[in-house]
Amino acid sequence: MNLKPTIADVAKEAGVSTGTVSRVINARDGVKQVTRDNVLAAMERLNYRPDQAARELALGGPLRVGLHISAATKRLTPFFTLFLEYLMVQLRTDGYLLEDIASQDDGMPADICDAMVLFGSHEDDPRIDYLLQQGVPTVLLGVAQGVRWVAPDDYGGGRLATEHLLRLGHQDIAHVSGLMHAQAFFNRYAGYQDALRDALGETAQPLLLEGDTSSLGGYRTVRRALEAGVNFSAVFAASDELAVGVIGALEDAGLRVPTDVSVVGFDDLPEIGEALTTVRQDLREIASMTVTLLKEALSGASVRSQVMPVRLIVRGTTTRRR
Amino acid sequence: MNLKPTIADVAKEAGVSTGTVSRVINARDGVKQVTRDNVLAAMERLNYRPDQAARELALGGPLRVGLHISAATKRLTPFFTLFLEYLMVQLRTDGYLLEDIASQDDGMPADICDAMVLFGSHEDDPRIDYLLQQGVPTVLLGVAQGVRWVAPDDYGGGRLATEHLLRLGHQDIAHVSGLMHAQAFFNRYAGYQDALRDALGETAQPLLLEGDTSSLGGYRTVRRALEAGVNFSAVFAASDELAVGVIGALEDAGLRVPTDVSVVGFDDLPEIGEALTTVRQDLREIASMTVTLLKEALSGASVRSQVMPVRLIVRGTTTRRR
DNA sequence: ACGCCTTTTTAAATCGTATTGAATCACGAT
DNA sequence: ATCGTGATTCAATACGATTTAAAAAGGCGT
Repeated sequence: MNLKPTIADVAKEAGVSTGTVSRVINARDGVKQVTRDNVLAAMERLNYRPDQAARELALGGPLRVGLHISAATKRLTPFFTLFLEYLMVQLRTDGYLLEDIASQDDGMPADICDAMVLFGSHEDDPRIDYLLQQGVPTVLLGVAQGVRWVAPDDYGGGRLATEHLLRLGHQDIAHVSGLMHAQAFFNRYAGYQDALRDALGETAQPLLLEGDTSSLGGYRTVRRALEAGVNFSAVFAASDELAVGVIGALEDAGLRVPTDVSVVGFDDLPEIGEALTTVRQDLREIASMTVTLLKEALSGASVRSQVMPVRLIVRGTTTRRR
Repeated sequence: MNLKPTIADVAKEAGVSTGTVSRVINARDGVKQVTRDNVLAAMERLNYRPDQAARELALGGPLRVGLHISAATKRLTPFFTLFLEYLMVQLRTDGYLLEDIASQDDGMPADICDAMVLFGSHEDDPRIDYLLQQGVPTVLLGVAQGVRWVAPDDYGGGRLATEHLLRLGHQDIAHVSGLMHAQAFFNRYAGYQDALRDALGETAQPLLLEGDTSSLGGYRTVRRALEAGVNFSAVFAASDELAVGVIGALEDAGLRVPTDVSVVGFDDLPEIGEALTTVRQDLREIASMTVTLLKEALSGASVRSQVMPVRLIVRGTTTRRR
């Protein structure tokens, strides 16, 4: 058994020549539909994956995918790190090269690659028009009109977390979040608000504690709230990092988690609060979908976007209200 | 002018065949010294860099470099993130593929690549013997005997930071650090101690505040110390992250930085405390040296290791003692 | 059925490097 | 001077995919 099927194997299997197979792989036209199907079937049968090195050599270089991060977004967060790692791996297996693109003075990407991924975008991100105008295949992390994007179900996640706490009998539920201009945080907050209203009626007042987007930020926000006498029996933190700080502040104030206060996070990062009840977003899946949409964009398919599902992971930081 | 000189160009320039040039590049023997020198000179003249795609194709796959992180080391820190990014870029330009290796139950790397990089090692890391026994080219981040390693000058950095504060007239200098079992922290602490002793004599008592290795950890450590009435006019934090927390705690206690308390960090991470006086370690250089040693290891050169210099960057968080 | 034009397919050339079996060289021994 | 021997070097080929020029197939009108 040969370890790696080559394009020639596929060609033989399908009864055509290598050139035809290549056309099929690269979605070029000039191949009859029935032939294309044959070839695709053969590829499937042999579990064929094109060799990236050979592809690069023939093409005279890899396809460069540029990652551009808006100036407002902090880069060195655990969440971003992990996503970047998954994205790199995913791109690499498809033979693309991920490049980190700096910003010009006007905030636009300084370099334009064969395709672009935009991180940390808001509603009317000017980068979108800029890139669309240049005709560059682009995928966005976050939601926007007229462009391919992928985003976790932040709103749904916010609801999940809040409904979980409500089911446990909590009514005074605080929401600790980062700066609200970030789309993700805004939507998680919206989910929280709606869940609250649906359960408790219009009288329910949301309790938003806004601060720095870091464990330290979460800590200081909650500490300040406690010192101000704010009252709550549960916290929905908009990220795991924030949750770590929240728990620290509660402990320092002599409150037990979850006995006195329940805490839910968001993200489900590994190696952060191993026992944290949280809303998991599958970063690997998100990275994978990003690449899928990127490839669609490169092959000129029609625009589509995708909301990635999240799910509640119940662990040890939430319990029924005393 | 042709954009990319190929091996054939070099061969023509040196008046030999491509095969000979290839032998020179890959440091295989069977090339006369004078010929080798000629070829090297020609490569230099043309500024030749082998094409990685072609190399991979001919070799039947990229050389895989495995990165293994000891279980004790937290991975998702900004420092680690940045280093990883630089290492990936550096490896990629030399045609190597960086892989993230998981741990077995016994803490040994689960997969062994063509070469290995070890992160987060201590004095007698069992992984070293394990890998040396298998004959795998290995480079360590940190110091150890009988293996290639690269490490920043943690001790010297500790001295630099402390001496800077001493020069500014401070005498009660606290050192906020992470868990001391990490080699880097231990050495920074040693540098701090020695600088203190050299300046103030044996009477000088080091003031070590140990806690969690994060901004939150730094915050809580300092807050607790202040509440306990510990007295100091300056802080040397063992990392920029810690320093962020330190500054937060000081501010929350009504102390001004640097007017009331001076703070020095370590690392010089971008996008962290833009005005922080700190000890810079050049992560890009460290990553680059790691790859250099890796290549030496792969070509079977004799073992050598390298301490990377650090330097003090004076910005706005330190001032003369009132 | 034939020629003509368009669509589909093929075979061969190409990308840049590594390897290998053959050819060449240097040099001392006969 | 010739030969043998080991050390160097060369020329040719492989690696796996893309691309192009040419050939084959298909469709249409007359």
